[in-house]
Amino acid sequence: MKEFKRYLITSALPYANGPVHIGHLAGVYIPSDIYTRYLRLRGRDVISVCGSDEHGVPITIKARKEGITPQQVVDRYHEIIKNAFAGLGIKFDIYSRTSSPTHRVTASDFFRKLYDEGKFIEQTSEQFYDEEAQTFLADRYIMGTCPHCQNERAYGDQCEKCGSTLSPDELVNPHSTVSGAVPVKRSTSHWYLPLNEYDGFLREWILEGHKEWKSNVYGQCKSWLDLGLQPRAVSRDLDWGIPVPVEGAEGKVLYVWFDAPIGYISATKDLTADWEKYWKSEDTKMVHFIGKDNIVFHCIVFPSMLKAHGEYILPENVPANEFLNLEGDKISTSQNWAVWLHEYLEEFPGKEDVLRYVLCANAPETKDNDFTWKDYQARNNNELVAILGNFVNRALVLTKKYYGGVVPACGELTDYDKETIAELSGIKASLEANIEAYRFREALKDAMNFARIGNKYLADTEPWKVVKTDAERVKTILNIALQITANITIAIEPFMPFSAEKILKMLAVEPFGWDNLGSMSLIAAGHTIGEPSLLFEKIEDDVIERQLVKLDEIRKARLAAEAAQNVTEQKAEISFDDFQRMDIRVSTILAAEKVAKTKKLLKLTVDTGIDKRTIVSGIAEHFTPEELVGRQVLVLVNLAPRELKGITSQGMILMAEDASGKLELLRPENAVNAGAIVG
RNA sequence: GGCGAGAUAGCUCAGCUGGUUAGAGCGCAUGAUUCAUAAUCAUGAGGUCCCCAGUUCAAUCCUGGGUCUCGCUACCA
Repeated sequence: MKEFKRYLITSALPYANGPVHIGHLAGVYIPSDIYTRYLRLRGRDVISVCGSDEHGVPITIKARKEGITPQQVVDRYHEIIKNAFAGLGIKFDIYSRTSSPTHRVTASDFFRKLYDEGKFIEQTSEQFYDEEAQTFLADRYIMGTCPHCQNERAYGDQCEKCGSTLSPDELVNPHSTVSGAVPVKRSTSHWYLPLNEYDGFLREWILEGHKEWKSNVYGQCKSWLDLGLQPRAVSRDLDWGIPVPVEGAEGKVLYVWFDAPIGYISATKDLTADWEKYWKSEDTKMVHFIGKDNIVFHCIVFPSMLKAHGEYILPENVPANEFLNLEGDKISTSQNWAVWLHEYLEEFPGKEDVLRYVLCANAPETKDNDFTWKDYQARNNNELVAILGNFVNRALVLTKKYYGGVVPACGELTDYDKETIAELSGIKASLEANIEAYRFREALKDAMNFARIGNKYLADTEPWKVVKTDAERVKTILNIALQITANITIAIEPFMPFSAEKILKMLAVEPFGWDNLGSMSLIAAGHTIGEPSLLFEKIEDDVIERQLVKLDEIRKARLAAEAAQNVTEQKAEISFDDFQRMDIRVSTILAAEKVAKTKKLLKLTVDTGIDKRTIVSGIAEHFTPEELVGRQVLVLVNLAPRELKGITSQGMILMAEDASGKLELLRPENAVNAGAIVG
């Protein structure tokens, strides 16, 4: 195994168009903070850098919507994010920002060097342009009617209603979401990093050299490489960002994905004049903490950039996590479906460590996970309060009670004492191995085991009984209990720094270094401890209930908003004759089966009263065949037959669709004979 | 459609290169205990390791096929 002299830890730069939520924390910042704190405690040479990612189109759009400048947008969120991190004890050595002067120079120079060395290719292409807002438009900022399902709110890259992948050319009535103007095509030239030229290097470096990376990361990289890499644009037509440092490139800026990772370098520069030591020495271990959405940029694109530049080291590992869901649904900034860190800190003062604990214990390390408030409550009450808080309290209260707070001397150890002590030092090794392998969930369990063993030790040695018969023995027992408590402050510091500090204060001692973990002589006999107080408090049902109500309201608001958005205008007037031409009948579903190799289609046999016929309907995602058989439905029977997947569909089942896309069958309130005419 | 990741106790997850009575925490049951925030400690119940085939003396683990979830990708509609 390679020996490293120093560590450079980077955490994904939060995008400054919104605050940070629990998904970001569980996926990126808590793991990176644990890792960094651990290394600091061990006395390693480590720096942790992060900062706000402040460029890109979404920020300019947000600014335009709110009638403020992009700078004002990023200033606002930079402050919120920075303070929220600090509030939760996420301790970066520097929290910088990509709108800083240092970054502008660094990113600019980086680009220029690659440009001068001919590492880019220049290409001209036709892009959509919004003449009113005077800006080029990314596909997702063009909206129009979907050619497949007539949804009027389809995006230029995809229709969210029917799932079709689209290009802006296909949209009917396309318009810019920025100004509402009709986009026009305009030709523009950009620089591209020919990733395809780095295929060989990436294959060797990742597929051969880093088989130890997490399976989700390794698999995703392999998938990308096997698909074949394409040149990737590194510039954009935009007025917000770092100007492309080339003559004749007015109105062009570095693409945000190009400039953002360079932010790690500029942050390091802002932190220390010695920054090159961290970025350019082979004996530095660089680790990128990111979420799974960022894998390709940190494993493929950024390393290719670094390689192209030539002076920089590559990451040693990229322990990307999966995603955290909230109460069963995907976290979404735009839908406001999240627990926001800055709100949590306000609503739960003093409970920073509870959130850190829960998010670490339930971190999506191998697959997507779910955060629920009930789980939050259970972990607080059953684990933090009952196991950790309780043990610390027992040890301190007993010391207070029997010795007035003066630490008793340790006498002769029994075999059981020795076993307990041996067990503790065993955990240390496991804890270290787990953290260094980025298995923070397991590591946290190890840390908690100190308290578990402590509880067991007290239960087995029963000092409250022994005190009546053998006062000397009790001194040893409590000395050991206090030493375990002191050990806990070390073991939990990376995970729960606030609590570690609180215990240190109660013990009235200074912080210990990691190497002391396992030692039974951390607190000297005769030392007077401070006042014990509760480490954690129980969280009652009403507190959880309030959070659930809050989420429920967000859910309702979202549905209402969607409904309002989806109310389409009344269609053009028709005559009574037009209406009369439609023949709608109550029909009974006789049989239903899924059409092979399709996701949505069901083949139904219905009795229309006129005949028994086959209808193919795209409702398989909403109904199972079993629940449909025997039900009465309304069928438009004189619709022209249509071939779907080789089956002729003779009619259409009428449905109501709500704002969320959920389908409801329409049927008579009371059963009527098949063939009954609707009209 | 192609690819990647996941599917193991009620819940959240471990199980490294095939051989274990398949584990942990929480929850649940029973008992012990009372120093401690009714906290703790012990014991126990609970699993066709997603399904079907195959390779093997032996498969949760390997191979093939399938199902479901999440994600990436692709101008399939």
